[in-house]
Amino acid sequence: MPSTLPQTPDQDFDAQSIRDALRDAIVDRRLAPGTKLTEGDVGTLFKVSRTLVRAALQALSYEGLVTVEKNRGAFVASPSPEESRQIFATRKLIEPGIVMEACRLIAPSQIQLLRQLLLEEGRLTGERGPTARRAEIKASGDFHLTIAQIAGNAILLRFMEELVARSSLAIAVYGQSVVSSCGHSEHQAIVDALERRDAGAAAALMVHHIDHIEADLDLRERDPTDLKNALGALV
Amino acid sequence: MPSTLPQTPDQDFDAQSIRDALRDAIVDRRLAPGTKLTEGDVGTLFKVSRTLVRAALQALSYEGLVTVEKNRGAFVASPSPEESRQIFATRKLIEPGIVMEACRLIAPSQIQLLRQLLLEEGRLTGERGPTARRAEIKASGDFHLTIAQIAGNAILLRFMEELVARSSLAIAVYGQSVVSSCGHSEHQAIVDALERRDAGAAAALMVHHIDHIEADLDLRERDPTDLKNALGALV
DNA sequence: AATAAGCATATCGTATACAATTTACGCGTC
DNA sequence: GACGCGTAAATTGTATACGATATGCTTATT
Repeated sequence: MPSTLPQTPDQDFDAQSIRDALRDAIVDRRLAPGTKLTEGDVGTLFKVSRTLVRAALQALSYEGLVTVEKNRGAFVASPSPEESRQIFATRKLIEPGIVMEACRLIAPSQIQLLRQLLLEEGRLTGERGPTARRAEIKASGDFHLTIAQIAGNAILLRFMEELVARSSLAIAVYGQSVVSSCGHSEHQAIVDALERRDAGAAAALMVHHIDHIEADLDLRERDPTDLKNALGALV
Repeated sequence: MPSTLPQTPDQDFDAQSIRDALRDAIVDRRLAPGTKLTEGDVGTLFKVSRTLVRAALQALSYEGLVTVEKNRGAFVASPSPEESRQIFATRKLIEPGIVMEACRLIAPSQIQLLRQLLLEEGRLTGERGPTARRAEIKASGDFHLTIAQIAGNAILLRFMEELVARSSLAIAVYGQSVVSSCGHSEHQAIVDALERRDAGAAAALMVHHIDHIEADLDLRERDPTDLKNALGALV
C-alpha cells in the first residue's frame, strides 16, 4: 500500500493537521471503513510520536469517524445501518433549517461561489478514474458545507461537518451506485431556489435531495450467515 | 478553594470519568466560566498524570465547554454573546424536531419518568441555597435530554448534550434572574402535549420555552470600558 | 491433522522526562 | 509610584519509557 497520506513531505505536523489529513483520507475513501489505524504506523508516516497521533485519533472518535476499542486500537468507523439512518435523519432535520437561513443571508458573491462549485462538480462527473470520483465525493460534500457556512451558525456548521463526513462513510459501506448522479441536478435546483430567495422551495428540495442520497443505500441488516455465502462464491 | 471535584476519593479515574467529572462541575457551575484548568493541578486532584487530564480537556474543548489556547492552557469556556445566540438558535432548530419525534415514540413509562422529573424539579424550586440551585439547573437540563433520549436518535442526543451544557454556560455568563422560574410550568405543558401526542403543540411549546430562556439573558456586547465602571463601583 | 498451551511479538495505556513557551517577580530607571 | 527589563518559576508541548493487554506463531498433545 503506497503511503499517500502525508501529501507534503518533510513538514512539521501537529495533532490538528494529522486529524485533518486522516479525516480527508477517510472522507474521500482512501481509507476504507474498518481499516486499522495503528498509532505507531501513523506516527511513523507523519514523523511524530504516538502522543500526537493519539490526540488526533481521539478527536476523530468524537466526530464518529473513528472507533476506538479499548486495548485494541482505532479503526476507521463502519457505521451500522441504524447509525446510518440516524445520520440521514439528523441531516433531514437540520439541513432544511440551514438552507432556509442561508436564503435570508446569501449574498450575490456567495451565489457565484456556489455556481462555481456546481461547475466543478459537473466537470468531475464527466471524468473517469478513482481520483475524479474522490474529488466528486468531496465536491458534493463541500456543496452542503458551503451552504451551512452561508447560514452563519458556527455550531451548525460543525454539526454538518460531522454529518457530511459520516455520510460519506455510510455511502462507502452501503452505497450501491458509485455516485448518485442525480445529485448534481438537485444541487442546481437548490442554488436556483437560493437565488430566488425561495426558502420553502429550498428546504423542500433539500429534504428530497437527502432522501435520494439515502435511497441509494442498501441499509438492510446483513445476516452474518450471508457472509459465508458472499465468500463462498469466491472460495 | 475546597477541592470538591473528585467526589469519590481513592478511586481510579480514566480520561472518561475525569471528563465527566469536569463537565458536571462546569454544567452546574461549581467551575465558573474563565476558570483556568491547569493540567498539573487537575491531575493532582484526580491522582493521575497530565496525560489523562489532557485527553479529558481535549474532549471538553471539542464539546465547546473548554477553550484551549496554545501554550497557555485550558479554561472553562465563556461563550460570547454571538456564540450564545447560536447555541439557542441551534436548539430552536433541533428541539422541535426532537420533541415531535418523541411524540411518536413515547411510551407510558417514559411519560411517567418525565412526570417524575417534573416533581423533582418542582421540589427543588422550593428549596433555598446554592446546592438546590445547582440541582435545579441540572434537573432542567435533564428534562430536555430525557426527551432527546426518547426520540431515539443517538447523534441528536449527543448534539443536545453539548447544547444543553453550553446553554448552562451562557446562562451563567449572561443570565439575569438566577433561574427562570417560568421554565417549570412550561416543562409541564410540554409533557402534557407529549401525553396527548400533539406533536404540533409540543414543538410550538418547545420553541417558546427556549425563547423564554434566551429572553432572560442580557446578550448585549459589553464594552471593555464598561469593565472599569463595573469595577469602579467596588474599588 | 486438529486442538490447546505457551511463549514471543506487537500494540495499547499511562506515567515520566525534557525542551519550549509563557508567566511572575525583583530590580533598576525615569 | 509607574514602567521596562531580565531572570526564575511555572506551565505547556512532545517524545520516550515501561507495564499491561492482545495477537500470532510455535510446539506439544491427542
